[in-house]
Amino acid sequence: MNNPLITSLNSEQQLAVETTEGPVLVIAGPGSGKTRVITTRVSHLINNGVNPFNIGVLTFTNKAAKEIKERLENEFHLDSHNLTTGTFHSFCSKVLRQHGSIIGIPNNFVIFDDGDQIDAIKRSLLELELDPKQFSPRVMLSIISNAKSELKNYETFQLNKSNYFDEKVGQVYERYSEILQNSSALDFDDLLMNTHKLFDSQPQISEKYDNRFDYFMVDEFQDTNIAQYQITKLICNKKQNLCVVGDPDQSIYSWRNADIRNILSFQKDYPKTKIISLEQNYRSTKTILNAAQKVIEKNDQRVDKKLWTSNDQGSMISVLEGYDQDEEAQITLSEIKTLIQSKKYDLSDIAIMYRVNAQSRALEMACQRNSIPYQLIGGIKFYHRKEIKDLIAYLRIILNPNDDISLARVINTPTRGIGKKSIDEINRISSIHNQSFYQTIINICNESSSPQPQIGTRGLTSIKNFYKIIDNLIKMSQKINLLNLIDEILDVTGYEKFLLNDEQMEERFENIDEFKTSASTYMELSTTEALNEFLESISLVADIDNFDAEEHALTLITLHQSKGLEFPIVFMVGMEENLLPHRRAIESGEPHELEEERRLCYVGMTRAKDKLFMLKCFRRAFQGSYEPSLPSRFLSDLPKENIIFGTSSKFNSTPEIKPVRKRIINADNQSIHNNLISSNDIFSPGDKVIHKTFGEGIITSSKQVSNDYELTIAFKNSGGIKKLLASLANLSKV
DNA sequence: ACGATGTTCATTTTT
DNA sequence: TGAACATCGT
Repeated sequence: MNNPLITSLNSEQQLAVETTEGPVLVIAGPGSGKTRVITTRVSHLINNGVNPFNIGVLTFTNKAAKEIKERLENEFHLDSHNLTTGTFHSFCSKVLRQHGSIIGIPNNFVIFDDGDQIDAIKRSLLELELDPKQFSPRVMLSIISNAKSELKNYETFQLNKSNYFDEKVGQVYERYSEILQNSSALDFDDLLMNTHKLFDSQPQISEKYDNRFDYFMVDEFQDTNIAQYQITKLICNKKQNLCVVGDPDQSIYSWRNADIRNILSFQKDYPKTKIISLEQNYRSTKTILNAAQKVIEKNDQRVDKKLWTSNDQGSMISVLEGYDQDEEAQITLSEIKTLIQSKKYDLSDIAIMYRVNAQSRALEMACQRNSIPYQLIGGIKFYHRKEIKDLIAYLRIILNPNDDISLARVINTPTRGIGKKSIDEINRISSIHNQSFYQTIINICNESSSPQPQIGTRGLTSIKNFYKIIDNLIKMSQKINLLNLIDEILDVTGYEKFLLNDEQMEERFENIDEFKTSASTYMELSTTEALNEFLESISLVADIDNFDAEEHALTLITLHQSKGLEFPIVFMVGMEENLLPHRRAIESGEPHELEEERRLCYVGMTRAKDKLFMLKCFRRAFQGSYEPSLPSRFLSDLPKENIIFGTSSKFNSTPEIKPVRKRIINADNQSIHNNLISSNDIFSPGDKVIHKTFGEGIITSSKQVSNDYELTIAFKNSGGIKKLLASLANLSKV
């Protein structure tokens, strides 16, 4: 067949497209045209007579799924309507809504997000009388989540209670599961675990899917967890036309229990697996690719692959330093302004990437100062804002009044006289009968509650009023549409009035308007249906799904979320020890955690097409106070011939003509140089020293001044940053 | 019951 | 630094 869309691919890509039968593992380096291969592969199948209905493609984000569908429509002019695409979570959610009732899951379950999960954990702790300081809800949740993604339910988990702590966690896990079950709620991990349970225990269901999917693909396979892999195996059992695509070097979600061993298991489980490696990079310049390669090569636990590109050498990687995070941001913005003024680039071509969301603050402020429009990906998520979460809680209660977590959230928001005492009492009575809060409230209002609630008349009246409000809303939801229902909630619960007194009321009302806009998408459905669909869509959207590559704005994004994207210009800020690599990874002492940080750095670097900037600062605000920063170890792994300290004045300068050394010497105000180029002085940057009056500090730079050295030292406590002459300072190393 | 005011404490990454 | 919790006066 002479399909031009296939013949324009390189030979490995063609192989990946045309090897449709049997298990295939595609190792796809960054920028190797992975999405193109996947879409071409699907189109190839369809053109050969496969019904799109019989093809499944699971991706890491909804955005990637959407992109595949769009490309199929626009480039290949195929009808992708019947094609199954989406994330594992959205796929599983659909499966469970359809067949979950067989294993006792109501088809109108709600999906609990992170905040709801923490609330449920806290409640479990409270009921089990465990101290949240000793049993941090965060830690509890992460242990439970871990267990679930390895398909261990609380019963299995409780089997190996090797110590007191595990025993308690087991109890929390059990109670947590009950709370979710009573609320008809599933968390993210439940979507996977229960789908697996369904497929595993009900062969007639899994066979249905197994028969349906003649061809199945899984993207970002390096970031799948055990549950996801096991689900895949159950529905790709008969034909085994399973193609997984991934890159071990871009595995950055092990903390979310992604298990790189899946790649090894795959080859073991499917011994006939054909392995195809895509090593030609179409994205980056030689400079960027080489530098990234040098960084990733330092990992021990990896299979070497040789990426190459026929792209230009390109310009050097600029390494810059600011005094603190504000100057770092300002330097970044200044560079961006220069790029924009050159007319070669638009704001949409540029992204600033960072390790932790907290870093975005300084950058946002700089954008505002410089009047640069930006789109921030992630951060405080839209659906996690208080006013939105409250509104969602009301909607959830209307759909399912037994959702205790949502009910507890808004029972006194806005305040309506139901205080802690009353809530504790409702909680107590509910536990006695193992019934929902709402049921208890109904009983109290009918005066049929046993035992009698120990609540004063004022409290009782408030509870009755609340019951009336909710009951009324539930009845009304049968008659009015979704948008009117939202307005009604805002009105009768007093929420709208409540917001009028809020400091940030303008912003909050704007958010509510935006919320209503997205709700309006579901208007043609019945209100209950609309509610169901709307709430589900809210739970499963990722921040990145709303990213708009076309928008005329600068992109601020975490390194994690940048996976799969590309930009002509990339700035990586915060290239410092304790940030990238992150403190937690360093302090864990686990080599594999540091290797993951290195992969994260690699992912960031390989997002860049033309030009990469890497920035650090000299000191950084941390927990309110400033701490000195040392350059990231990854900076010193960059090949000298690919980097330049400071900005290259000639944007397209090539490394051959511009010896790096000269540039280093010429630039004079940047302590970073000294940090990177080891000086053999007695005191070198990074050394910890003690000073008689200033106490403990870290040398951040040293500069020769005639035959003495001027040391810049950042002192830990009150001292701050000082410049001292080595001969006079009387320092001793620690 | 509630809001104001003080205090402590923890900060990775997210479907 | 600022969110989350604790205490206190009304």
